[in-house]
Amino acid sequence: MTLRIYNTLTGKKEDFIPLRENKVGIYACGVTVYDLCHIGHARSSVVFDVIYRYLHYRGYEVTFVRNFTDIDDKIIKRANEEGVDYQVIAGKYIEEFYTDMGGVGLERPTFEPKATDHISGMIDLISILVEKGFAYRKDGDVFFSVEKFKDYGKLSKRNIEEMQAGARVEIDEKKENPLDFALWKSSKPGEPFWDSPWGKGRPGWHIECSVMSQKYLGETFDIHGGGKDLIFPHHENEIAQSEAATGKPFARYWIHNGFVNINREKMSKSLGNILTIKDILKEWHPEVLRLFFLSHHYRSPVDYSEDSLREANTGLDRFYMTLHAIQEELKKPVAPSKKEIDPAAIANCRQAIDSFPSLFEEAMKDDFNTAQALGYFYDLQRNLNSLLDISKGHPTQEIAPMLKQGLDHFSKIGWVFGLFREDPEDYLARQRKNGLKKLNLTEEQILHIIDDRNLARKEKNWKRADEIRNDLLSRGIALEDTPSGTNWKLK
RNA sequence: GGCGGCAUAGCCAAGUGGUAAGGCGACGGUCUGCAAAACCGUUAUUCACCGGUUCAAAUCCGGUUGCCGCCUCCA
Repeated sequence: MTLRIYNTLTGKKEDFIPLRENKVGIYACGVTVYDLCHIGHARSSVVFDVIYRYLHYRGYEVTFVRNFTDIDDKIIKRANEEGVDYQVIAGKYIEEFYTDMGGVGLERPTFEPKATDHISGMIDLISILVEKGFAYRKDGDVFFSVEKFKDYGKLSKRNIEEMQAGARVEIDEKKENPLDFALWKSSKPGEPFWDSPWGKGRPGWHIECSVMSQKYLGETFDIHGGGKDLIFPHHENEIAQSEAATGKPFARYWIHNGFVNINREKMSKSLGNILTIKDILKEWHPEVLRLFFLSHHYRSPVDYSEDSLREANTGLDRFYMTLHAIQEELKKPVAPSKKEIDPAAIANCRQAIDSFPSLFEEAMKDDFNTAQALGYFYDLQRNLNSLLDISKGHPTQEIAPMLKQGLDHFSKIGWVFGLFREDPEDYLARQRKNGLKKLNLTEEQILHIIDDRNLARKEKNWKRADEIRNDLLSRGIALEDTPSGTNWKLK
């Protein structure tokens, strides 16, 4: 029953015991809004979205915080390039974030604070650090002194000496130690600024997360997460600032998701292989992307390729086809029962359907093993298809409720993954419509061709019928002859 | 240079001490006029390599090789 989580801080899977019974506070580092979100942001967001949903599904009262970094060097740079105020850039990309992440089907967090709304909180926290001697002023800047915080390096498992030895960091003359980091930066002319006890300036990057997480979740809270790259220095610095200021433990469980590579290469601006969420959503259904992510463990790197998304697409289509077939079957009149049905086959299916929720739970409670859980969805699907084969258009009073139960599992438990949210009928119809647009064919044309073929079939002119079918196939349309008529779909 | 991670079938991918989930693909079967879909079956005596611990190892330990990440903004 206990949820186990791999904690970056200890390097082990641990039992998850929330601070307050039945309540969970979780903070996920969001994005810096200076550009469009890419597939890496999508993965991180989906990972924490699913963690949030799962905790909710387990019955916890979850407070989920995801921030926006809306003031930072890159935003200022972008604003200067475009000759607009930094707020214009931040505002624009926050809007894009909502468009894209809405497209991916993310649940809205409980709070979505922006850094610039918490400047005074940051000034307060920095003041405490200065007073307690953890931070020092240098001209208009304030730096955190890593040597003063004895636990510095505990998250990223490094120590100050080692880091200095292999340092590639440019030495900033103002810093007492090259690893010290800015809490407050004095503003250069023309840059946005806020008044502070140290003069006009703006916050350093890390301080915002310390302030916002503590404001919404308390000085000590349950889960803090983000991409693996944030472990150092961002999260290390958050710990230093927060624990130095409060004298209390900061986040208790640290969760970090792995990266997305593109065709086995790291995604980077210099390689020019940044894949935005918009790019992907142009080609693929959002649930294809989610299915792709969730079939890998969240801590492992994933390799994006056209093929891998195509495979996820195939899987999603099949799920929806099964779901649709069940819906159709349930529309048919229910018969008392059939003697020719093998009771053992029914019993097998029933067992599979009944045990699905606990198998799902078993997988997810082990450090959110979504890949394993997805495996159980495939098993469930196979059993439901078996049941449909047995039912053959004549659902009995024992089969129908089982099909219904399967459908409920997909709906209720699928929610945790943000999958199977669409009506299967709509999903399939839209897939067809999109495909037709590409093939430059209309549904009427296809139906007309099918009529012609069925005429030929009636006359047992198999040669003609096969010609027509092959012709359509070569144009990307596959036909399926069923007892209730001929269906078509995209290859 | 320092720190960390990974290596499982043709491909993708779970599995951290008890004898290899699942998906894609391929092949055989049922069904079908033939197909397709669906279902059933087959597809890793074996988990990069070499040693060691153990009754028992893909899983733990040591070494080797290869790949990757972080140490600078980064999800």
